[in-house]
Amino acid sequence: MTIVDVARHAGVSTTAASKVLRNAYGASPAMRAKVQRAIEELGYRPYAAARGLRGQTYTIGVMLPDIRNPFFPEILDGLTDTLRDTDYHVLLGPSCDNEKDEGKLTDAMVDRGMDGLVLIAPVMSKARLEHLAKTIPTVVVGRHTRSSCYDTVTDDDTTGAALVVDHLADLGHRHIAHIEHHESDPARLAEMPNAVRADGYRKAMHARGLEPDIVSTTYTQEGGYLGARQILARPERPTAIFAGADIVAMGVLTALSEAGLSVPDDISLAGYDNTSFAALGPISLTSVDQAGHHIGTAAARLLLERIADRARPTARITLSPTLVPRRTTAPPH
Amino acid sequence: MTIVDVARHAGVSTTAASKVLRNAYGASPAMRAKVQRAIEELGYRPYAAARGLRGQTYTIGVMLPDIRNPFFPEILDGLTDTLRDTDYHVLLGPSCDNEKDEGKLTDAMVDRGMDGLVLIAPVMSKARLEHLAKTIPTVVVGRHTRSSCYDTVTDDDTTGAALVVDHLADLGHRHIAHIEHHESDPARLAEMPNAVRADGYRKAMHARGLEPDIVSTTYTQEGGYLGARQILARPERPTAIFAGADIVAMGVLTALSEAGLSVPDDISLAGYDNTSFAALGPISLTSVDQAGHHIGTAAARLLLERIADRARPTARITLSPTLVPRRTTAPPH
DNA sequence: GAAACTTTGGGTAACGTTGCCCACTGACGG
DNA sequence: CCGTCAGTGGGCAACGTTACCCAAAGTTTC
Repeated sequence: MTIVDVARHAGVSTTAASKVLRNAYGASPAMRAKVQRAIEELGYRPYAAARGLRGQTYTIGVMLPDIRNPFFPEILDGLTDTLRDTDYHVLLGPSCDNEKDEGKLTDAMVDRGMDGLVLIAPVMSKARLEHLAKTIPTVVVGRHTRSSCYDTVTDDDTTGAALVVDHLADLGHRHIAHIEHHESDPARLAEMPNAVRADGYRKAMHARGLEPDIVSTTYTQEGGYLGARQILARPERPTAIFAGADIVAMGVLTALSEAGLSVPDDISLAGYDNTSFAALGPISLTSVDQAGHHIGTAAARLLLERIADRARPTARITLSPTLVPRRTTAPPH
Repeated sequence: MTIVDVARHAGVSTTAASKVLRNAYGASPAMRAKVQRAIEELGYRPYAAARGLRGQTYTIGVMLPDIRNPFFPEILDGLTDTLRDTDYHVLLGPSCDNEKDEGKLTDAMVDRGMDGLVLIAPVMSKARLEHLAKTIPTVVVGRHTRSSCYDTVTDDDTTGAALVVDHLADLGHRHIAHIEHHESDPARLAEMPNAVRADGYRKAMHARGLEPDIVSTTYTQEGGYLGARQILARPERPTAIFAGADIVAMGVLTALSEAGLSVPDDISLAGYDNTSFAALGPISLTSVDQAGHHIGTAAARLLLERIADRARPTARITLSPTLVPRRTTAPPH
């Protein structure tokens, strides 16, 4: 079942059938109707691989670091909602939390002729990102960086971290610990959202005259658990913990519960991302909302624009976070 | 950068280069070495779309109903772990929770020449599944059905539901409500995991001489919330709720907490799937473990076998669930 | 020592689609 | 009445890869 069959069935040339398929110039309304009918009668579907060989595949690749982090589906929803009415389809790579996996996945997506990529919080070097973006239209989500090759969508993580610190300090907390996602590469310290969040925390603490106290693990449930254990092993226990992501806060909750500490009576806890789990009744986690859905729609729009015009100057969209206070934060005793 | 460049650089024919690429018969060790070196020196990567035109794309498509449900990443991990050492890449479609979206996504995957599909708890009709499986090697996860066209991997949901009912009944509960994912199509009643789970609940209740009490919503957090509200509005409140999935239990928790009810003092709660959130300290949800990782590895293996031999008789793998009792279930007062 | 195989290499024609070109028609302006 | 032009339709050659074939040389078998 190919375009040739459609053309034959409609009694026109394959070229004409192709024009109709692509809504290209040079087909009369009568011709359009004839071909459309043939397509429907035959149940024809164009073969993306063959299209890819000649140009477009109508496929957008999305890479994200961790499918378990409930924040990312929000972004994804924004993306798919925006792309729903277009001819593009979204395909998602499996989680990749390190540079090697990221390289493999982006390579695989390039090999498959994707028309564009959305990279969510990638860890690869900026040089590699730019190299990639020169090959294929790319939107980078979360990296605080300006590039002439790719568009970016970020949330103001510095402000977000300050929102949390100010909230806790206003409640009366003086010793506020932070669990960050470890960032070793100095080149990326200023770019990665986790690093920026940690830096925002540090600055906000200093602005309040407070001493920062940072534990480095990862933005996972496991990381939160281990981070909290480290914090609890300190000689002096903090009165509040600012977890760099909600998923981290989930792990912290487990560790606190194991240690027989209650939240917020013994210790306050704040997260980041305002995921649906933060709103859960028995958890009711104070968190920072960074409007994942908007991030997704913005990324999709930027990508479509870039696919349409690869020479367009790059854009950088920054969204502002808001604090959502819930029951895990309270004045210290 | 094509295979022609590689061949020229290695001083051999494109056919020879292709043979090396595919590990095909008819290339001497010396030739292999020469071509391999050329590939590395040039940084060549084969273009999947062109390969697709001639046969394989080395891509496996995965469809799942809800990316927010933390059970599915377990299956996905099993899949990707198994496929890591092969030439295949996994691409995931965005969540699709209805027949129309499923159709669109599977069409898109077929259009893109995927070598195989893994469909997790699809809702489409059996006829459509079989039609699809005739076009492309397919493994169906979760559907309790035997087919001559596709392999299946399922968990014994009847037993799983009985585990929960027996556990609660043993604790002394007599009025145990169940929140199910609504299934209207009679043809699928016997196939869908949610329907089988509900049926297992019904049978286990009868076996215990208890009266089933079922509320139909969806397997989402929202569904759990709404289902619990319905249950709480009853004249006589049950002493225990069996949520058909952990994600449903999360929504139930919110509703219970809003109603000022404490778990398990006022009401016991059990989930299904044993997701990482169930283990969370402050939640500590009694749940049923269905070994998602194993499901994923089994599905991957079956798919690889089917790709290798499309005529092989279809297999059906059934795994057994286990109960994981935690703190949300206790004897009624 | 001839016939039959095996090994190694390469030539060629697809796979399904689209971009680029050209040809024809009828209409319009000078 | 001729030149120009928009509108319409189709021919053809790619795109990058591989399956299928054939040829030459070497190896085995009887």
